Amino acid sequence: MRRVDMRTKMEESKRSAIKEKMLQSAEGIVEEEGFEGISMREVAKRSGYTPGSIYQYFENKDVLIRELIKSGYKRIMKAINQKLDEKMTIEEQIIQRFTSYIGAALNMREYYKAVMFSEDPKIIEMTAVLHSEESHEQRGINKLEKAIEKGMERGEFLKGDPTIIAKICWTANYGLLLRIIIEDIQDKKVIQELIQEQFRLLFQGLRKKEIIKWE
Amino acid sequence: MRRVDMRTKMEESKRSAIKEKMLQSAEGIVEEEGFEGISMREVAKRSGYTPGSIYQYFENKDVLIRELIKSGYKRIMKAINQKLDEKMTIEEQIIQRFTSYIGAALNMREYYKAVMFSEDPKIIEMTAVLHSEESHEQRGINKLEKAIEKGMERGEFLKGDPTIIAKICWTANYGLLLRIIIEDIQDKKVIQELIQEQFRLLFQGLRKKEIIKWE
Amino acid sequence: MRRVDMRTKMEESKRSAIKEKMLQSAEGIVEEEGFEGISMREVAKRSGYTPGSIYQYFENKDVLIRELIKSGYKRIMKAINQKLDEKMTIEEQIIQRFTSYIGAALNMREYYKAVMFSEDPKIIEMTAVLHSEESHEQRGINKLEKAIEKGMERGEFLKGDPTIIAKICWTANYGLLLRIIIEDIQDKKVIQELIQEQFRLLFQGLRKKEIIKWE
Amino acid sequence: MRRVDMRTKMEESKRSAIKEKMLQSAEGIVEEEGFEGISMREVAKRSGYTPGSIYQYFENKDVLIRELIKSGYKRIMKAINQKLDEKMTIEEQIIQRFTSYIGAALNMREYYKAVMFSEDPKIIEMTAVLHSEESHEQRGINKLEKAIEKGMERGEFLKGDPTIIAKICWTANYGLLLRIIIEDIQDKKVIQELIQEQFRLLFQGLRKKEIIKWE
DNA sequence: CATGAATGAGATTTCATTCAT
DNA sequence: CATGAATGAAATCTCATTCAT
Repeated sequence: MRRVDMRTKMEESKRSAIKEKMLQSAEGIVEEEGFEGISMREVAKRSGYTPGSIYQYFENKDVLIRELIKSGYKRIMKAINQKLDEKMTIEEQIIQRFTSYIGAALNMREYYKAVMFSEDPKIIEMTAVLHSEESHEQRGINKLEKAIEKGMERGEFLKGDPTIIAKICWTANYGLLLRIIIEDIQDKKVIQELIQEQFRLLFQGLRKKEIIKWE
Repeated sequence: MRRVDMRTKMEESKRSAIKEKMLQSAEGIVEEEGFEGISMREVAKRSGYTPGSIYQYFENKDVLIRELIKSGYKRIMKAINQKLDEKMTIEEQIIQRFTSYIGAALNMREYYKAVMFSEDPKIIEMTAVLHSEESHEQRGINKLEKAIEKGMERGEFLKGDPTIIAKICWTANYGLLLRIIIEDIQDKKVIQELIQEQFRLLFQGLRKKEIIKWE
Repeated sequence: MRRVDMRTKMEESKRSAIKEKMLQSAEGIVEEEGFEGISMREVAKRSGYTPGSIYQYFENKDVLIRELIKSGYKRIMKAINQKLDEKMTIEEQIIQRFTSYIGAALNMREYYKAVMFSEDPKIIEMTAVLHSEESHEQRGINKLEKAIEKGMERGEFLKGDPTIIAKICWTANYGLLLRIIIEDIQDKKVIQELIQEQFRLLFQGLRKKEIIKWE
Repeated sequence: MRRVDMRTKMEESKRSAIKEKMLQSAEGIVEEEGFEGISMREVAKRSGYTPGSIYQYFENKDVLIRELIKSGYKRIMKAINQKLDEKMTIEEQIIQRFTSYIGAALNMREYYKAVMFSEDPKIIEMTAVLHSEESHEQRGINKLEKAIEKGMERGEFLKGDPTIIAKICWTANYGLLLRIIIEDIQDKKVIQELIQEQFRLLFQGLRKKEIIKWE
């Protein structure tokens, strides 16, 4: 390893520290003033740099925003990548994962909204749920799918296509979260009730089934 | 009716024709460049007027956007205000209403997204689903609630709180629609499949019921 | 007198009634929002006409404003054209005239300020005080001059140039009024005290004269 | 002092040089077209910058105007903060101060008018004369008050309330100056005569004193 | 590498004025 | 004579981006 490489590497770590600082400043803006409040000026001011400096780290505003969204996405994902108690039923495991996910999302409302609403192709690549490309193994939706599959195998769940069922579960939860954020529901009890009811519906459904079965 | 009245009326209708033209120009922008592409300049250019002229018809940009969103909302609402076949089961009725709603939404994708994403208080007043104010009797969510209530009375559905269940059903569907739009899913077969699966999940749930275990 | 003349005359009186209405609307704006609040639009709205109509009566905005100021000036002048009690001393007469003038000015503060601050040559022609042209016999400053002259003749006042003394008295009072208006002094007691002190100073001066005389 | 400090200081001085340039451009506009001729565009054009650049130095137009007025006010104030000959009578001292003040004001006519006519609260705070807050010790009006007080103590002046008398003297002079400016009196002899007459009136008054009657 | 002044384009909005109806 | 839609110019202000230092 030549000296130049060393230097490059050290600078590289310093570089990303500065980038991180800038992204955090941007995040602060998002939470306070919403996503449209981001301006290069404001990011500069908050991070203690000057507008010109930002361009040393981000090619332009779009790139900055893209990275900002990416970092938010990663944080949400981290929330659901917890170890699960293997002794729980699949249903319980799914509920726990969703609960973590919901908690993370509601802790960064504006952010979640922005991430999950972005149409930037680079972002969609990460956040897409309905597309069937199996590229990103570690995405949340795949974990959900696996869990549902296992639930079917174990006889906990009705048989069906786990891929599509996972998508539906995910979008349902996504819709609820978004409305909570958009309508600015803050009352924790209300939120709790909504979420519980959602799980109930998801696992149990609306229809009174026994009757039908006995026919 | 005196002549003056006639003239007034004609002018009034001309006025709203022009407003309509401007709103349609704005709508065009939304569909092409998304909602943030709207600028008074661009609306003016597209509608063949000068920026100043727009202010003859809309007090300011906020008002224009609000009216734009309102008109989109009305179009969606019109779609679900159809007569229903009384002989259908409640489940079938609900599915039919949702299907109409989904069709309307997917016929004006950008628009739907904008309406359902707006945080303008005046718009939220129309679109809010989770807030419990019972003011707007004719809103879609209330119809859904009534239907679910009836389904419970008739013994079609499991007992529960129809208000909250309606909310969950609505947000689930909302989430699915939004992801279809954001991820730009165009394949009708795929969409169809997703929607059907959603209904199945909503009415039947994931969990294998006890009854089944007894078999 | 031919018929045409008749018609012209009648229309003429209607014309000036409408003009008056428009000017009054403008005056209302001045008092509420200050002189810069005047816009043709607003004048139109308040007078119940349309912007276009105003141009039937006033060539343009400048002309309207000029006439507006003129009408205000006339009102102030009317206030001082009262009959005076001939038995009063000249000093008393002057005080009475000034008091009327001050009262009128403070009843139309914004207006007075505008009139007395205008640099429009057409307005200056009316309001000028320092210019020595003796054109406008009926102007307030001339009355003041005459009174001072008479005061000197009667031995009430010290001898001097009544023309220039009148000017100084006038501008002194003008300065006080303007500051009261600009600094928005509303307390009547304070105003009263200032005015009285002004009269005392004007007639008596600062200097302790007897002492000096005896030396 | 480290190099960085040096650089900062130099840049700071460059900054204020540019601000100065912009303010001078604005001042030029005031002198040529009056105070309402100021527009950010015009200031930009005259100072050789673009409109946007001005916002690097002045938060907005109000701030620019405020600073413009302040700088004018300071210039006037500087004029009266001269040393006085202690051997002069109070009357002579007062006359000398007023004369300086008048000279400064007439050297920047449009400017003086603007400053003394501004209703911007921030400006009024500086220019207010009638308000009785004793906050700003160094304001011209306080010096005048002190002088009058001393004149009374020394027996030069008639007894009275020096505060209110100072106000009246000030507003009288203010009124004269303003009329000179508004009526655009340029003839120095005429001005001189007016000013002298004003002093005479101020110190001597109009009324023939009792003493004289005893003669 | 950082600075921050400067740019230039564009945003919203206001307004006097005109003119076909 | 009245209307009011339309204009066009101008105003203030914002912002991403560049570049000499």
